[in-house]
Amino acid sequence: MTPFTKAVYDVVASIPKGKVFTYAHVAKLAGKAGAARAVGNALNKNTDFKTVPCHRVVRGNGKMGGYVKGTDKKIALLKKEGVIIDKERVRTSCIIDS
DNA sequence: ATTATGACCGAAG
DNA sequence: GCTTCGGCCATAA
Repeated sequence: MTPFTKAVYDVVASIPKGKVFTYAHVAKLAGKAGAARAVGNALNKNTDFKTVPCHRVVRGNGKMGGYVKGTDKKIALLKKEGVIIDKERVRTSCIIDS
Protein backbone atom coordinates (compact mmCIF):
# COMPACT_ATOMS: atom_id res chain seq x y z
CA MET A 1 0.00 0.00 0.00
CA THR A 2 1.31 3.43 -0.96
CA PRO A 3 1.12 6.63 1.16
CA PHE A 4 -1.38 8.12 -1.27
CA THR A 5 -3.65 5.09 -1.01
CA LYS A 6 -3.43 5.23 2.77
CA ALA A 7 -4.36 8.91 2.72
CA VAL A 8 -7.32 8.15 0.49
CA TYR A 9 -8.54 5.44 2.85
CA ASP A 10 -8.25 7.78 5.80
CA VAL A 11 -10.28 10.46 4.05
CA VAL A 12 -12.97 8.05 2.86
CA ALA A 13 -13.21 6.56 6.36
CA SER A 14 -13.90 10.08 7.69
CA ILE A 15 -16.94 10.63 5.48
CA PRO A 16 -19.95 11.35 7.73
CA LYS A 17 -22.96 9.05 7.43
CA GLY A 18 -25.69 10.36 5.18
CA LYS A 19 -23.21 12.37 3.12
CA VAL A 20 -20.92 11.60 0.19
CA PHE A 21 -17.61 12.92 -1.15
CA THR A 22 -16.59 13.35 -4.75
CA TYR A 23 -13.41 11.74 -6.10
CA ALA A 24 -11.94 15.21 -6.67
CA HIS A 25 -12.68 16.27 -3.10
CA VAL A 26 -11.15 13.10 -1.66
CA ALA A 27 -8.07 13.65 -3.80
CA LYS A 28 -7.72 17.18 -2.45
CA LEU A 29 -8.01 16.05 1.18
CA ALA A 30 -5.50 13.29 0.43
CA GLY A 31 -3.04 16.00 -0.54
CA LYS A 32 -3.15 15.42 -4.30
CA ALA A 33 -5.79 17.79 -5.61
CA GLY A 34 -6.86 16.90 -9.13
CA ALA A 35 -5.88 13.27 -8.79
CA ALA A 36 -9.47 12.04 -8.86
CA ARG A 37 -8.53 9.32 -11.28
CA ALA A 38 -5.78 8.00 -9.03
CA VAL A 39 -8.26 8.02 -6.13
CA GLY A 40 -10.66 5.79 -8.03
CA ASN A 41 -7.76 3.51 -8.84
CA ALA A 42 -6.81 3.20 -5.16
CA LEU A 43 -10.40 2.48 -4.07
CA ASN A 44 -10.74 -0.11 -6.81
CA LYS A 45 -7.99 -2.20 -5.25
CA ASN A 46 -9.63 -2.07 -1.81
CA THR A 47 -13.36 -2.49 -1.77
CA ASP A 48 -13.51 -3.10 1.98
CA PHE A 49 -16.46 -0.98 3.03
CA LYS A 50 -15.86 -2.23 6.56
CA THR A 51 -12.68 -0.19 6.78
CA VAL A 52 -13.24 2.02 3.74
CA PRO A 53 -16.86 3.01 2.94
CA CYS A 54 -16.07 3.49 -0.75
CA HIS A 55 -19.82 3.52 -1.53
CA ARG A 56 -19.86 7.06 -0.10
CA VAL A 57 -17.69 8.31 -2.94
CA VAL A 58 -19.41 9.52 -6.12
CA ARG A 59 -18.45 11.37 -9.28
CA GLY A 60 -18.40 15.12 -9.61
CA ASN A 61 -21.75 15.18 -11.39
CA GLY A 62 -23.37 13.13 -8.60
CA LYS A 63 -23.52 10.00 -10.71
CA MET A 64 -22.09 6.70 -9.47
CA GLY A 65 -18.50 5.87 -10.14
CA GLY A 66 -17.96 2.16 -9.85
CA TYR A 67 -18.66 -0.64 -7.41
CA VAL A 68 -17.79 -4.31 -7.19
CA LYS A 69 -21.46 -5.16 -6.57
CA GLY A 70 -22.72 -2.72 -9.19
CA THR A 71 -23.99 0.85 -9.06
CA ASP A 72 -27.47 -0.32 -8.09
CA LYS A 73 -26.19 -1.93 -4.88
CA LYS A 74 -24.17 1.19 -4.15
CA ILE A 75 -27.28 3.33 -4.50
CA ALA A 76 -29.26 0.99 -2.25
CA LEU A 77 -26.62 1.27 0.48
CA LEU A 78 -26.51 5.06 0.27
CA LYS A 79 -30.31 5.35 0.46
CA LYS A 80 -30.20 3.02 3.45
CA GLU A 81 -27.73 5.36 5.15
CA GLY A 82 -29.97 8.34 4.56
CA VAL A 83 -28.52 9.79 1.35
CA ILE A 84 -31.17 11.04 -1.06
CA ILE A 85 -30.96 9.59 -4.57
CA ASP A 86 -32.65 11.01 -7.67
CA LYS A 87 -32.80 8.61 -10.61
CA GLU A 88 -29.40 6.96 -10.20
CA ARG A 89 -28.00 10.32 -9.13
CA VAL A 90 -27.01 11.59 -5.67
CA ARG A 91 -28.74 14.79 -4.56
CA THR A 92 -26.26 17.69 -4.72
CA SER A 93 -27.21 18.75 -1.17
CA CYS A 94 -25.82 15.47 0.19
CA ILE A 95 -22.51 15.87 -1.61
CA ILE A 96 -19.72 17.56 0.35
CA ASP A 97 -17.58 19.33 -2.24
CA SER A 98 -16.34 22.38 -0.41
C1' DA B 1 12.69 6.01 -17.60
C1' DT B 2 8.68 4.69 -20.59
C1' DT B 3 4.16 2.45 -21.46
C1' DA B 4 -0.32 1.01 -20.24
C1' DT B 5 -4.39 1.15 -17.26
C1' DG B 6 -8.46 2.86 -14.60
C1' DA B 7 -14.36 3.32 -9.67
C1' DC B 8 -12.24 10.66 -13.27
C1' DC B 9 -13.25 15.50 -15.29
C1' DG B 10 -14.36 19.08 -18.54
C1' DA B 11 -15.30 20.69 -23.12
C1' DA B 12 -17.59 20.00 -27.60
C1' DG B 13 -21.12 18.01 -30.80
C1' DG C 1 -29.96 14.95 -21.66
C1' DC C 2 -25.89 11.54 -23.70
C1' DT C 3 -21.53 10.28 -26.32
C1' DT C 4 -16.75 11.20 -27.70
C1' DC C 5 -12.21 13.13 -27.12
C1' DG C 6 -8.26 14.92 -24.79
C1' DG C 7 -6.02 15.74 -20.52
C1' DC C 8 -4.87 14.39 -15.38
C1' DC C 9 -2.69 11.50 -11.77
C1' DA C 10 -0.74 7.46 -9.10
C1' DT C 11 0.54 2.47 -9.79
C1' DA C 12 2.25 -1.71 -11.84
C1' DA C 13 5.16 -4.03 -15.15
